[in-house]
Amino acid sequence: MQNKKYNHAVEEKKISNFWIKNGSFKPKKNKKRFSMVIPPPNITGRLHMGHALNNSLQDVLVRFYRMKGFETLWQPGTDHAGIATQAIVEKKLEKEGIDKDELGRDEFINNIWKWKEESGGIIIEQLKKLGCSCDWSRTRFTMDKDLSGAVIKVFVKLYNEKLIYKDKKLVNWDTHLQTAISDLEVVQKDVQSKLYYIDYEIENLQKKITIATTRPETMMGDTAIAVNPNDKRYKDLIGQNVKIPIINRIIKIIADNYADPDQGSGAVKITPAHDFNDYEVGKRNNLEIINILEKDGKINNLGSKEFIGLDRFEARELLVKQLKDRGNLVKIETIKNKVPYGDRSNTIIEPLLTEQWFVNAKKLSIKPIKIVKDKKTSFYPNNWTKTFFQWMENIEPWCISRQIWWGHRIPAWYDEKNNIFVAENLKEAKILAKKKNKNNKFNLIQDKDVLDTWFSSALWPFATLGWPKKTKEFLKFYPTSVLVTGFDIIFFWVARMLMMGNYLNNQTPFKKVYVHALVRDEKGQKMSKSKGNVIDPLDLINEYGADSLRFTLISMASPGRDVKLAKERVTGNRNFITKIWNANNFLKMNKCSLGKKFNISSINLPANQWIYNEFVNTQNLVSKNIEIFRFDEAAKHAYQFVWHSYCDWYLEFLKPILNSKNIKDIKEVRIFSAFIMANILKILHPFIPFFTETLWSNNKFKSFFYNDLISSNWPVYKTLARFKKNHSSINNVIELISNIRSTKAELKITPKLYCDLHLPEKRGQLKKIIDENINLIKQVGRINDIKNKNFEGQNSINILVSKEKVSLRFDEDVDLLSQKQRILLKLQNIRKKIESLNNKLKNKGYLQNAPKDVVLNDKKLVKELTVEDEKLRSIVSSIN
RNA sequence: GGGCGUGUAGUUCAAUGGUAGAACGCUACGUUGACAUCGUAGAGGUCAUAAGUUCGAUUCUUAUCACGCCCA
Repeated sequence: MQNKKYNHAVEEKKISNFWIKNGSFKPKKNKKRFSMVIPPPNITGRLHMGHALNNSLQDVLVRFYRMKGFETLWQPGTDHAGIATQAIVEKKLEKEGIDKDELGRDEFINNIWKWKEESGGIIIEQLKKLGCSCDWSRTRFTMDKDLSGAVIKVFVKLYNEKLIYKDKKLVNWDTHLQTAISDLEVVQKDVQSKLYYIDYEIENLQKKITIATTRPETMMGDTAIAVNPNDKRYKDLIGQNVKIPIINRIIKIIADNYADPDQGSGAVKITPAHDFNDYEVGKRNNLEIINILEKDGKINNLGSKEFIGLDRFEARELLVKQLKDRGNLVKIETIKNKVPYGDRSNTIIEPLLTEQWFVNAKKLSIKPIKIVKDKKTSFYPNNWTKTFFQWMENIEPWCISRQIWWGHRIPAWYDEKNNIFVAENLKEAKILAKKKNKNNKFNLIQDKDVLDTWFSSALWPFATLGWPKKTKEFLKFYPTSVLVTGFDIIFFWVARMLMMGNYLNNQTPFKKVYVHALVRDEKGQKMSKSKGNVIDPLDLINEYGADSLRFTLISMASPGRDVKLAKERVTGNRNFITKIWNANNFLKMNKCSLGKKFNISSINLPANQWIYNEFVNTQNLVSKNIEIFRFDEAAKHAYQFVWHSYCDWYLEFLKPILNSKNIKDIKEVRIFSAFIMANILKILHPFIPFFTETLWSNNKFKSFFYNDLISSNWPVYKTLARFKKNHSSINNVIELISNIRSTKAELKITPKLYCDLHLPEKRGQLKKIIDENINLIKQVGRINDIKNKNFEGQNSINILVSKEKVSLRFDEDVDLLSQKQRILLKLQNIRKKIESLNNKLKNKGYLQNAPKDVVLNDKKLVKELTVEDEKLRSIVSSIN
């Protein structure tokens, strides 16, 4: 006997250790290969529902293909999350009273490494708890020596090939973190803003021109006012000089299409140093660029005196006050507009003119676009292809330098004359420098910046396999089979891996990209700490077990739809696991187990043949659906089969056999029920690995299949034609028993009551089936006796089973009125159907155009319905 | 403004050019040595709205409405 209850906490731990100790997650040699890299979580990360979904799905794939005999690698690891990690350690040190700048760069980085050793691996442990079957012995980190080497190599190569370059231009500047960030790291937020209308005096003309701006403080950096060349209001003013109020600098009115006559006053101030659009206008019109901001967002000494050192928002307030006092402020409108925020710091981003390193993303995007067009990499669901193209086709240079310390330091060195030498190390840089400085007098200083974390992530699918060395893992597993990821990082990560992978290896990094949705709360709201609706996956794992959580997430992952997670779902799936546990309990109590090998074709009992064909059908559906990433459908089919075919019917059918004295039948049932159970465990293993492996071991199935479940073969049985007849007979038996049950319920007869079953006197198909399954029907259908003669009376009722009339006879009179009502309702429905079908069949257009088999089917249906109609009517009339 | 997606049972979601399904919830009833984390039976739908294509539309097309996301 097994324990009364399944103890997930104990078993999951045990099984997890067992798999890892056993090396079960390591690739086992085969010609067919399946590989996948994990989207590396941050070392600062803790497992959230998004991870749980993402990794559950990956684990389904890996376990499935592993069982299918593929040589399987799921490559794990973490990324160094430059900005996030630096911020965490900085804060931690601050609390200890240590200032990062006093500590110095090297020491600070040592501190981060220390922190990483202590807490950087937490999420990996959490993934293990979820049951992820990554080859943990191959765990990589983006700052590892090998990966760092790859990053530097790529940088140098791309620099030499002119795909990486240094440029001075406007970038998104985070004043809080004091670093540049890429376009993608900027979030445009809808906010309420004020639109200030400000008068600028025109020189020599007693006239004013009104401009509208949301950022008056940038006036200090204005170098022109632009009007639309077609705007009649301003046509005459083009070329005039204008005085900036308060600042009193003179600028020109210029004509540029950028000025939109319908926006604000139609005249806009141009501040090339502080706005991306203005920058372009400035370039077109050769305007001066005046940068008035320090890197921390305070006004610098190019601003007006009294503003120097003020924060941009303080400066704005003061300036607006002064404008008001002087009468230059026309009005203030409240408007809704978008303001850029940094996704990490959540502070307003400033466009700032700085020198940064860029990747020529446009050039690198050409190959990936072709690859995706040629379907060498395909997206599932396919509509993400469009999103991908849209971004790729409008791609901007990628700013990759970050003014922080934690990350891959840019391998560029400068001499005193600011010559740049890009090389893999100082030694090589010196060689380059020597060539340039013939007199050998130079002193090299390395670039202080580090690379965007996503730069190293872009190399993940091959750098983790040992690239640039042609390791055997790289040769075997690159390109990877699938990438499973959330849509939120298609641009950040997927696109960039495609760029780097295709450029560096001439091979696409993954053949398929499965894109899943977000996990939300039960109301469809995004989970967030501030809303307080976060469900911690680890809480659910503790309460219900990892398997319950996995099964829930997997079965809700339908394509193109967010997962709305409610706790009740998890409960329901925990119940499913309990159900299997109890079914297995039943097998154990009845000594059902697998012994010697046997031939499936030697199975004779109808129930066994039925469940076998049902199983094969399910096994095929589960495989097919996993292969096309329909995890929800795969889980559903498995669930249906296990609960409603195996437990509800099959096990019930076994009871009369196991209680009989027929040793031969008992023997067959004992083996075969266990055999199907073993196969249930197999098809459920990708979904609920801990539980299935536990039962597998409890049942000692290893001695039959010679393997642990995780390493066993995926079932590929075929339906047997010889079983077909009994398969359909059992379906008839199920129909009969269901009908008996519902009739009893309808007649308000307690289900526990036995009755007699009367069959028509003439021999028919149904009679034969009933004869062959007499014991099943008697016990499961609670029938006393089966009699081969018609019976009609006050204590009996006729029912239809596979279009044949049989009757149930009870010991006492029954109230047939409710039953009559129900049949009349049924008759109404049938007549409606017959009528609509007949109308259809009268329609010439239908007969001409509809496919023949559809018409035939309809005709058949009418016939069948008519038979049913007649029989039901005769039943009704017999009630009277 | 451009793009993508969603709208089906009380809820969460499937499927489908020819009879609309599941899970959970709900209602009633509890029988047999696996299981009350259960069983049996049942109720519950104008498939968002309108027009079009079609012999036939919940499914295809278009428009509208509602909601969500991405980009500018």
